[in-house]
Amino acid sequence: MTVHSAVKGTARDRLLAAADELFYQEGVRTVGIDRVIEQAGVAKASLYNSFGSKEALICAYLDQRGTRVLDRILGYIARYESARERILGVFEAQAEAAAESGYRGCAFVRASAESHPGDQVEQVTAAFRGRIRQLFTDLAEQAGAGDPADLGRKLHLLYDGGCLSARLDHDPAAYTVSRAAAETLLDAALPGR
Amino acid sequence: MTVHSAVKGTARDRLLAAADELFYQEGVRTVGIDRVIEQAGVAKASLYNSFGSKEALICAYLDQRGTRVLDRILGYIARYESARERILGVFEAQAEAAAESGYRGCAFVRASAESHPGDQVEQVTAAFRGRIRQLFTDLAEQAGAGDPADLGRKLHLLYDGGCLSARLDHDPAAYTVSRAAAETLLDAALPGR
DNA sequence: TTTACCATAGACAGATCGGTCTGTTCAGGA
DNA sequence: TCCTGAACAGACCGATCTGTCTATGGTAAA
Repeated sequence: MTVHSAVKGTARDRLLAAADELFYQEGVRTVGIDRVIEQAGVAKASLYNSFGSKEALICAYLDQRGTRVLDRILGYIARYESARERILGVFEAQAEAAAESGYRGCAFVRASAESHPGDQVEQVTAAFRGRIRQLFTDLAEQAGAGDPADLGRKLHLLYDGGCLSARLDHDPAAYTVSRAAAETLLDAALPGR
Repeated sequence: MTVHSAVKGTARDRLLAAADELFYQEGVRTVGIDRVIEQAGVAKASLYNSFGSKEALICAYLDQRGTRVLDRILGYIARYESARERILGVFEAQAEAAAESGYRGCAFVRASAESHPGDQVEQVTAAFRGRIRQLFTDLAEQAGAGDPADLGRKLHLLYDGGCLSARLDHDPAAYTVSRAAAETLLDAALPGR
């Protein structure tokens, strides 16, 4: 064990942490390998021993980020009992995240825009989007929607819209508007309540 | 006048056309100057004489694209009489565009994700978003919405969501879902009808 | 102590980037 | 005919990129 790893974890962990910060803040393409290893306090060879390529590091970064985002959402909506409240809670959780300093929008949207078509990044992005979609669909079903898949898609649209607007308009309140729109959709889609 | 310009227009026009295709298909950062001038059949000096920098060329490309997108939308919705139909028509026009081969999503979203914060690209993007927002707000007002700004924002969210989903999910039907969601919002926001 | 393994620093290769520069060609107006 | 200006081709510059390589140091197990 080196001194570094004793303080901050293995070289792999430090690389992931550095990637998470730099890639998210400035973009996966803008930030070069050298800056990542410098911030991680790690040798270049360690990066290629641990991940094999920059693209693999990017995917690992995205994977980690996706899991964190989803965990955060699940942790937030756990406070609610009803499926309806939980659905709206997703947007509340996002609004909370967007209001934090350093928010730069959805990491997957950005990474996907910076990557070539056919990259592994697109697969990781598709997987994450599938998880979000599934979350909305499941909640829609629990809420008693007549067509959970349809309602799930529409909620996902509002999620995406909030994501884009929050970033491009520099306005965290976008998710609050998404939440309000979601309420209208829920009122229309859920029988009686 | 050279032979080239007689056939395809001035060097500036050919550069813009080449940029429009290459930048949109592969990204403003991925595509280098050399490929643009090669496709345009133009000397490198002509590019710098006409635009001054790559970033200026990117902005010119975005400007042209934004105008085209807006014109297309306005042209499409002109077939409708009522403001409500026109609002829904915006999504129809987008669905039509997304179904075309070579569709790669919103050029501004992609360029913005590829650019550094503070770039001129962000200003051009903000201007375009403002125009879309204004369109929705105006239509919402004409439709008799109680709070046109609020309805306009929500419609813009659905527009953005469709844009993102159409690209990342490779599904042109995203805008059709957006349209359906917009219908629900209109039903809720417009009194009587 | 010896062996094996990580991890380090950093030179290096090969490619590509945006941008500048030199020199040439050629059309149109005076 | 001469001049001007726009466009051409392409060498060149310095910087940066990903990825490979060599050489060295330190630690844990045998």
